[in-house]
Amino acid sequence: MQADKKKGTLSSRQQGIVDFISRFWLDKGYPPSIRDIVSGCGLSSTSVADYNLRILERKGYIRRHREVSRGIELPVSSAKTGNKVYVPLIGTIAAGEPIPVPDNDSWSSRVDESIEVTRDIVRSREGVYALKVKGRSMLDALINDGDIVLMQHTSSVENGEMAAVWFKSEKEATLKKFYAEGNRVRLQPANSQMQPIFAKPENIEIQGRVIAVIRQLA
Amino acid sequence: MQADKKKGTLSSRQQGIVDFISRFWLDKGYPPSIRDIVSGCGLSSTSVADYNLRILERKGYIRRHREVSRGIELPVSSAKTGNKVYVPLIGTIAAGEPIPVPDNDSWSSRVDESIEVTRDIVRSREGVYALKVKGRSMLDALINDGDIVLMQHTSSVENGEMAAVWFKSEKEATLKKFYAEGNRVRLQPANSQMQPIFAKPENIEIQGRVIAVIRQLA
DNA sequence: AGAATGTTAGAACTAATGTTCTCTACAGGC
DNA sequence: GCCTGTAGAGAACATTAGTTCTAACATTCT
Repeated sequence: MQADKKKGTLSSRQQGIVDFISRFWLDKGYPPSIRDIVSGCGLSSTSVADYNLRILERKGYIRRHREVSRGIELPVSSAKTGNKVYVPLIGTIAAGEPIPVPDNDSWSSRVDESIEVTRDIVRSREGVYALKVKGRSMLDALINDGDIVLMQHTSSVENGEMAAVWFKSEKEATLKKFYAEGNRVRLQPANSQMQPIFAKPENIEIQGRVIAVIRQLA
Repeated sequence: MQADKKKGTLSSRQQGIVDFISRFWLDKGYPPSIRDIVSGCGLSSTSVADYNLRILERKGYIRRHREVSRGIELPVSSAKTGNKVYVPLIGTIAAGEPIPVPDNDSWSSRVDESIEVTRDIVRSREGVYALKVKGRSMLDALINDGDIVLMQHTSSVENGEMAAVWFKSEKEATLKKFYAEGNRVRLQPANSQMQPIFAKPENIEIQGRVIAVIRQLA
């Protein structure tokens, strides 16, 4: 059982070490020392651990801080808190109700609660908030009652993006894919089997861009 | 500037230490040593740090692992990895393909990548994995091409739960709401406007329960 | 087979790091 | 004034933990 030489793959021993670091991490709350790895992975010597850690570092699976006790990071993996973001859940979206648009000041005051998401979903965007979907009026956008949509506040969107659109005259908001077409706007349900609707630009207002949908079932 | 004697409050020095640990944590990815705290907080001696750390530990602001280098946890604070879970993304699900069921051994070897989710989604469930949805065959379950479904491996589900169902004779997998009805099984699309389908229990196999759907749009 | 390379063992060495002991300073109560 | 509890300074000490060196063994290539 030898290590794969291919760039991205790891020998079973190296894979075991990465797994162990990860588990140790979650379990103890701090990184393992080399000797922890030795005993945890059944290695015979610290030099074996060091040898394999060097390889893991070279391949980018871990980052080491030399001369620092337990100075092992898992860049991809669990280590950092920095990967988590709190997104304020500021209300619900439902046909017939305006979307509560967050302004920067009263932002926190009107937060019902906040949801945690990992940073890879939000990325580095500003002005991200969450809405809970009420009712089934967005079924054609593949969004059901109770889903949570992560929104980014913006007043303009690119063609093809899913946006929260406010119809001024009807006083209704829905989520649709947005396409500007000359002097009209085409709003396409995400479900391609359904027909698009058209609107005049004067009658609509973009309230935000949908960046993710989270549906929790159980 | 004296320390507050009240149970829950901290002297400014102690508050500074907690803040520093937290910042160090986020910055470096591993806990600070006592000497890091000394220099980071402008203390004059390791004994001062130790003295205050003991107090912080007594008050529950940190947890220490004695005799272990950098063995400091921040239980309350954001620091811990514990709120985040790595879910292995073990493949795709598409009509006509078997769902790759993870067994505990080969688990790690077949992981394409893993996705981060916060623990409140996964809760404390075991055997959670993620699948990327390929194709539009699950549209009636409000799940589109490219969505990620979080699954929990199980062979039986409660009535009404969304489950990954494998049709033995058709060799197809889909996601449907599951209802056992006497000697037949009703499989209801999540979109209630669509008609349910019925199947014989012998012809289906439950491959897992859907616990969340994540759709990333931008 | 022989050389080159990858991997493992063991042990010694050194740096990093937690612990502890003594001394000093200060404030409040008797 | 004297005692006691809190807080801090400094240094010595003991462990923990990272590094490195050498030898051995396996695999692959020539």
